[in-house]
Amino acid sequence: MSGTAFIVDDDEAIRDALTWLFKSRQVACRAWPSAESFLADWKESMRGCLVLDVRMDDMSGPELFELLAERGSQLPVIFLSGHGDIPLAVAAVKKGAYDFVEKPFNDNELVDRVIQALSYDASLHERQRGQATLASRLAQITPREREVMERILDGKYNKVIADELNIAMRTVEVHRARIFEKMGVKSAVELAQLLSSLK
Amino acid sequence: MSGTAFIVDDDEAIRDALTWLFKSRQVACRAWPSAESFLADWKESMRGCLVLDVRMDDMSGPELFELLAERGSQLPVIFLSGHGDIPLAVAAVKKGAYDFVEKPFNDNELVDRVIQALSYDASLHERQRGQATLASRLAQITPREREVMERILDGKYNKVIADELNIAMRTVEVHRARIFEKMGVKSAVELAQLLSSLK
DNA sequence: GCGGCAATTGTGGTTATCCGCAACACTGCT
DNA sequence: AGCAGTGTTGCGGATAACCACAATTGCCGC
Repeated sequence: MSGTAFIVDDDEAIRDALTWLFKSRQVACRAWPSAESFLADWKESMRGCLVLDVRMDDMSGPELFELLAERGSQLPVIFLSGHGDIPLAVAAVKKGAYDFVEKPFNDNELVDRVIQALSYDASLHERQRGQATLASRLAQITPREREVMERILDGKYNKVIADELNIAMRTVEVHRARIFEKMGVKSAVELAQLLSSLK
Repeated sequence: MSGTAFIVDDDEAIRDALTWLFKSRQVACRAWPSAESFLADWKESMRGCLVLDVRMDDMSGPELFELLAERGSQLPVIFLSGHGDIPLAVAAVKKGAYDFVEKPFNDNELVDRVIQALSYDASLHERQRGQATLASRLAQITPREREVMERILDGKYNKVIADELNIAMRTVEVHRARIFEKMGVKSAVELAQLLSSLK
């Protein structure tokens, strides 16, 4: 399996039990005793899923979840809750939590869901790679080229673009060619499709 | 408010209470005593939201929810549950339920959520209208034109398309022009953007 | 100041697209 | 048989896109 299960729970007994459980199923994992300590170690590049206790001292699970979301984390989160709070569970899932499991939980079921989440994160990672290369290509586009590009995507003729920007048609052609080159496409249609996946 | 709250509950007292509650807040509503009876009346064109009891005889709320989804309903669904079943709630929300409310519920809170759902459905309807006109335009495209269109969207030259389909370039040009006319665009770029919103 | 980069423009020629006009074959329906 | 719709093709010309070669201007950093 590609990712790691990140366990955050203030109960050492639970951390140990989960650690043992995951190891026994060949799922890599690592545990933290508090939301704050995990947040300190968190990095954008972490791949896997978060197994997060709802009720903890200081910062709660949902609070950590929101903080991570603000910082751009897309790590799938599985909440562990010990007190049947439906509004909390519904709110968490509506905000994008991957799953919500009641304690006491069935061991096998939990591991299965974690593995699902790891797989989900892996596919998410694939998508992000595509977006990243697209973004790096977009970053090479100069401001002037961007102006031309927008108009190309409106389906405007080079002549019209030239008029709007008060430049010669030849210049537009050059920009156009550079844009295609930098974006790795060879027609306006491909460019449109490439960018439509982002918007 | 544009839509109607569709109440499905086998408890007459609840149906009456909800009906009275919604009327008092100027929310149009209508009630059914069972999933089957609602299903019999359901039509694609119904706009509003579904307020659905989880536990009912014969067909349960979640079962009705899934059936409706299979039939293409996108009606937002608010579940009413009387027995704190977290896995059920989480499963429902993950499957796209709009909300999940525990009984006994706070009257104002429920109405607020219903109004939210009605508003959501209205915006959903807007989006669907765009998709509908697009679909009706696509329906006018003949099979042969569709073959040409796919290749246009691959950014291929008319000449290449002609070779692939073993027809003259002129024919491709004619198809191309018809496609643009029927789809209401005037360039391949616009066509690509129009269709990318669908895929 | 020199090199690099972005932006600009020109010339001239090749290739593609876009269109009006005209025509023919095939299918299905009346 | 006649009509409508679809698919097909040709001719010729107008318009636009694409491209290699060549060159100028202005800004920024070393």
